[in-house]
Amino acid sequence: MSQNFPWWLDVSDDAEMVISQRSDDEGRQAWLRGVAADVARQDRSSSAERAADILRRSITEGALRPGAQLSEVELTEVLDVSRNTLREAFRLLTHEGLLVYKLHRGVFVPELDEQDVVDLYRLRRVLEVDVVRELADRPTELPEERLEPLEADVELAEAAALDGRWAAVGTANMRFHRHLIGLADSHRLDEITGRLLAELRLLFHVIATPQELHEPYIARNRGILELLRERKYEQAADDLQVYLLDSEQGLLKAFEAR
Amino acid sequence: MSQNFPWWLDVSDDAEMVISQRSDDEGRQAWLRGVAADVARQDRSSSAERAADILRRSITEGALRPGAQLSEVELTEVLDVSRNTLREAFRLLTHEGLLVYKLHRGVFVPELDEQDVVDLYRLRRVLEVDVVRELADRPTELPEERLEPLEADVELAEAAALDGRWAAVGTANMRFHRHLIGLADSHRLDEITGRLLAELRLLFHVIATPQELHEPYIARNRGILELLRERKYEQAADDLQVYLLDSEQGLLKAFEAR
DNA sequence: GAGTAGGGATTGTTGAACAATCCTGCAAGA
DNA sequence: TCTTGCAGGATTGTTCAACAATCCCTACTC
Repeated sequence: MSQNFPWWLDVSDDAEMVISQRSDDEGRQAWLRGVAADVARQDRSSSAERAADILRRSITEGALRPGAQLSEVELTEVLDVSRNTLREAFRLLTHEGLLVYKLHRGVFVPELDEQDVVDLYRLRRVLEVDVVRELADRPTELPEERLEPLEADVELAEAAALDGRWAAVGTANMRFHRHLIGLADSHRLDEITGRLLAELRLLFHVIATPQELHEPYIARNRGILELLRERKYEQAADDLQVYLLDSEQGLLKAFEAR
Repeated sequence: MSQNFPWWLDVSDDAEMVISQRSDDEGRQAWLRGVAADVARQDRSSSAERAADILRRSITEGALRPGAQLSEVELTEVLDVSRNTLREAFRLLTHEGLLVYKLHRGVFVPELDEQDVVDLYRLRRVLEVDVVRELADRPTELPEERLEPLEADVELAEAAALDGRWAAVGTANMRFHRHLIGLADSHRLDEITGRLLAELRLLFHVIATPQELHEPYIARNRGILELLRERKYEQAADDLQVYLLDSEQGLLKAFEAR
């Protein structure tokens, strides 16, 4: 394996850190199972998927800027895979909206504009608000522990905000919304949301001031979480609707000021 | 090019037939432009995409049944492309939900079940109903001609019903919903819908009686179209909501009786 | 300065080769 | 009879090298 990674591939994985902190007996069992599943998934994933993982992180963490072209030969050497495998990885990321193909020209990190903001937020509003609203109609009441991932995300965002790590705040906020959608137990909804949020993340990279973009929503996320705890789903849905409209306006304003 | 196509690749294209029936002067102009665009698009698409087109039709028209495995060597000969290109076509269709990969086992036409019906219809309801409801809030009123494709779809379904061509009725109904979503002018919404309807089509193939599955909705499609014409968007949205719930129930019942 | 012809770089596609994995059938043992 | 283990044959996963097609840039012509 090639060792001279370019600077933008040198990314650290924070997700596993969180898991490994659990150390009680029952926790260790769960942790071992998790690792086993992780390793199994690693083994069961193809080279293309592993390459895609690396590229995905490089893009979502902002190392590869919108508009940048990804050269096949260069990445072939860096990632140590063949061109065919690399192109399969490209296809995977294309499907997620993180890359775009231009025939005979290559793959590029897409450059999104105001219209994309409007488009993305329209979908977010419809889907997320509906998920929350539907929680009231569940045949069985939502178990308390289903909200734990949301709690963890909010806490992570709060902690990151104290240290001024605004990119991490943005990540945690994203994860909050992903977990929120997850409450619907819809495989397709999860997939669609994953793509929407990935594209949204591309938009964040054109913004100069991540603090004012992310900070206000930490408290609002907690507010929605509390409403969910109290099973006030209608109010949570209404709040979320306004929340997302505000967030859209904030992004659009940042675009204008750019 | 190999000439001994297996039976299931021998599919006719009904879409172009319909277009070519137009023969008035203005129509011919439009038709020529359409063909030119088609050819240009054809030339601008890669071999993988062309191969994917053929496979997509074979699947959506039911020639390739759910559960069927697609052999690489066989399709390599039939489609006259290399294995690498074919695999790229597989990836494309996998992303549309029309194929599933099983590592080291190959690609298969997915077999959907009742849970998928519920999942798909949940998304359809949220998205379609919202599109209709939003039409009331458009800054500029929806131009009359935007409804023409919907009118054409309904007429096509009515004509096909008279001849008892229920598969064609199903196709026309599908296209109606796709055009309905198209009124939102959202690129992402179009894409998501395209995938949802393709998967839905997969489900239709396990149904024994297509008539009672499609026939009731011809009139209801026309009903919704008329409401859109009269700009009664709220009522259209409400009707559509009930419509989709009924449709879901019909599919679930057909599943049970299978 | 505008248009155009080349040439170098990049992508699109192919075919062959080998490795890894899965499936099938058979035989040995309980 | 049923299970277990083991070939080996078939299929998929991955790589490589080569060539074709296309694009982009530059230099040239007028």
